[in-house]
Amino acid sequence: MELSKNFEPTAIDAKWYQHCLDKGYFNSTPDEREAYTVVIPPPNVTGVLHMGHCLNNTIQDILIRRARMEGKNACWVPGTDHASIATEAKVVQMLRERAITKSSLTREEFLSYAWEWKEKYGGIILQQLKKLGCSLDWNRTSFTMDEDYYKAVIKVFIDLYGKGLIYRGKRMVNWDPVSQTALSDEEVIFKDVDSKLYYVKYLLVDGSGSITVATTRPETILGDVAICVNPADERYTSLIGKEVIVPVINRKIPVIADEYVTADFGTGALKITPAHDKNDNMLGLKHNLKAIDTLDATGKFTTAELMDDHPSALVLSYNGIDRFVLRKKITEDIAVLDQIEKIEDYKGQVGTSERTGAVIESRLSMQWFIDMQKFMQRNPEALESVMNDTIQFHPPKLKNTYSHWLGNIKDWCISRQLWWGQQIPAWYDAEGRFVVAATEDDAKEMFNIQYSISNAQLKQDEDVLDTWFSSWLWPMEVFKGISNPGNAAINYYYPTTTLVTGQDIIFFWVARMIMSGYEYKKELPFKDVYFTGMVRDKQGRKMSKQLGNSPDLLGLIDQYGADATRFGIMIASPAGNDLLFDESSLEQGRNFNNKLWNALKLVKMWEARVESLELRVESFAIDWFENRLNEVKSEVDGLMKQFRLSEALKTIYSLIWDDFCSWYLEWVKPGFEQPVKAAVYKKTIEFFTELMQLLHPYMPFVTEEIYHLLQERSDDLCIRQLGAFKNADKQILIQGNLLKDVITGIRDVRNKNQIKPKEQIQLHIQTVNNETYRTIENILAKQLNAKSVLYVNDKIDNAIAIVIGNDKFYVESEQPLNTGSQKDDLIKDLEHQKGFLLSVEKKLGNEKFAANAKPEVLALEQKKKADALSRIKAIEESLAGL
RNA sequence: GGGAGUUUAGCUCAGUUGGUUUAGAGCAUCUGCCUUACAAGCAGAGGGUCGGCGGUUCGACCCCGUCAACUCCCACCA
Repeated sequence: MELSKNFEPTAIDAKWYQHCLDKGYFNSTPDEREAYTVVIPPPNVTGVLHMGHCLNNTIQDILIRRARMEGKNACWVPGTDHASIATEAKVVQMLRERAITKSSLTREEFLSYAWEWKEKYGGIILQQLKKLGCSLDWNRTSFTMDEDYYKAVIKVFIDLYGKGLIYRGKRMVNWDPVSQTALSDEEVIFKDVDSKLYYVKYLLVDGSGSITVATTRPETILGDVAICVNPADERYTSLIGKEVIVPVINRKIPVIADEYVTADFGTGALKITPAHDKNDNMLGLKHNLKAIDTLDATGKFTTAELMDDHPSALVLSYNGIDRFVLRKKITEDIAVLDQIEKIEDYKGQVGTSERTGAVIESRLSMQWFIDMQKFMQRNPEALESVMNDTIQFHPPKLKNTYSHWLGNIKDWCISRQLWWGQQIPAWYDAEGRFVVAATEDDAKEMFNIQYSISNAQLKQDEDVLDTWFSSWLWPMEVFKGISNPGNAAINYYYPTTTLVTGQDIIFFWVARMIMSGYEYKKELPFKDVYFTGMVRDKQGRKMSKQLGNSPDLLGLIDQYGADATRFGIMIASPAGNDLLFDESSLEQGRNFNNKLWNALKLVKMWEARVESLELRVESFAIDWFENRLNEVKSEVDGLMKQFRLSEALKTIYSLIWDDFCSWYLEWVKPGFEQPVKAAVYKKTIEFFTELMQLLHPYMPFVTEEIYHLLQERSDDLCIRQLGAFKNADKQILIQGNLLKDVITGIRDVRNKNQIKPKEQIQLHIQTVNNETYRTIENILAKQLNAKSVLYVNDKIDNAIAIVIGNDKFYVESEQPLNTGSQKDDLIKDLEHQKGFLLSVEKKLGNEKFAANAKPEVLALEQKKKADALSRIKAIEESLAGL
């Protein structure tokens, strides 16, 4: 069979992925083996694969594939998140394209469009994961709005309500005027903005003067209910208790005092607008002030709550004006009254919606909350387990972040004014009384019991639950642990083994899964959490649509293949740090594929000319590589156990490229059209196979292909089990290093003396350890194109002399000697050695060192000294001969 | 405003309880090679006073202090 020039991934990737699906290799069912369980962080059902997913899922796949080879029952669960806000926005957009407005639809009609959208586009990202080679158990695909999952979410809501952990109340919440829903604190992102500080003069009712306040939000002035100053601020003490007039609306409001106000900010006087600011609201409650809301759900001005003030035509004309337009307009109108004292530039921060980017309004509204303080009192393990490493965070520095957040946890607003999601199971009668129940019938019964009303006319709460209120059950409910507790799957797979996710959702998701895990399973949800950093471009900038610096991942996979893409993203991916993505690392991956491919081609060329011949040169090579392989196998095992996946890959890469291809294969390679010794062939196939197995979790396709091309197989690489580790013979490894050093050193000499590769040399070794070189002299001769290797006791005239280790080498050739450059090299080396000797002698000469250092350290230093001395002697002798 | 982290070669990073040679790798760079597996390659080479200063120690990239720069998280002083 003719092998192509280079590795051609596209068809091969697809072939092996399909093969594994057909064989059911990725599927898992409980058995007697140890489970290795990973649940995918469910991507948004609206999502398309980007670099973050690529990193995240490649890591999970590596862990899962490795576990599968280690004899564990590996189970990786796929699925998607219904992502209420994001999906609802997509559906609204789709409707707009069909000229349908959401408001013209009933809830049921809207939801049927949403499901239609989900069925059509929802699974795209899962298909893309297949391209990446992810070995997910597709039979277990879950969706956070599946029927059972939906029920589980409702069940949990009802349960928490029953436990008194959920309450309903009118509170200040983060309001997104674009998606027109409340958001949790975690969904608000603060951004620095350049704004203005407006100094507005409020006239005293008694005409005795005015008081000036500084505000960044003059558009909320019409909702002012008081002016507040610090009681200790002498400038204002005489004004406390007096009344001022709110500009434009002419409402009379009191001047009050509270320690909250800092005297040295602005003018030291604060306007209180309880309907539009969290702190103002807190002060309003404290001082028993009314909250006057002047903005509607879309952030436009409304006079609805201003009618008691008998608004002027001017005020009425503000109706329907956007908050930011009004800011400018009302400032002008107050300026006309000569009540704008000044306007200063101001750098402030403004909260924006994580999803829509809209500037968040603090808005008073009726919402559902989880009492997190109470929740944590019930589940102190949620914090303890992380702090004492029962759940291990990688990197551990995130433990601090986690404990700080939990220590200052605030109530979680879980209601959203959307339709796409689990509808809150609360039922109201016309009077606004409510019960929480799974069905309307249950609710009616409860009304009967609680309020003695039979057959009440009930209406279900319009709102749905925060998406994260369903995601926090993910590791349990993908195994039906909530909807069908105690079933075989949840008992076997939970707690899961490792969670791989971005640090950006540590609060949104990780923390809450830990909390719900303890609440519902009295157990941790996973043992290790591997946090990935953010994928940035090579200049360190975030990937963003605006910058246009997010690469087209599927395009990259098409261009380089899945293996090269996985290699590229893993090779530069230190655990827990941000990853600077550079397409050149994918090129490196592609080149690595070709290297493997070409090594395969070499070995395949041997197939036809295997002969039973006695080993000569090759026996050391085989011995050495066998030990080197053993050494790396346990090294890689250690690295993977510590989640140092990038380093493990580098180690494997170097083992294959350098040790196997550049050294081993060159050492055992027969000459042109020469026969291949049977033992060499056999061992080489064996080594190659083991290398493919080692690499397989990282690059599943090329390794599987090569595995099958190396020889006829009845099994597949992806389920081949790793054997036990063997110890490496240190002596052979040391000898191998010496061999490499000598080859490199003498090749350098050849280079510097312009000895052509084809020109043969005569090599002489002057050493006290002839035996060391006996086993490797054949390789030396072959690799250095030497006629033969001779052992001498004295220097050879008219030869190039170099010192490697403690031994001297003489290279004879027909090329005229360049004694000058040789001398320079030797002198440079000599100086280095002398400097080194000096530092060692200084150390050894220090009495305190001799007294304090451990014996083995002392011995080592003495050996260093002896080595340096003998090396210096050798170099000096060589120099003397020039 | 509070907290955490980072700073090692041109770039991206290793450096595992302070002593295995006055620091390693990949990429990039330079030199020489179209050598029958591989030019997407082969063989070599150069390149760092480990952010600055001070301290602990016989000995510091590693521990402590301090300064500087950068990054991230948390926190709505209007």
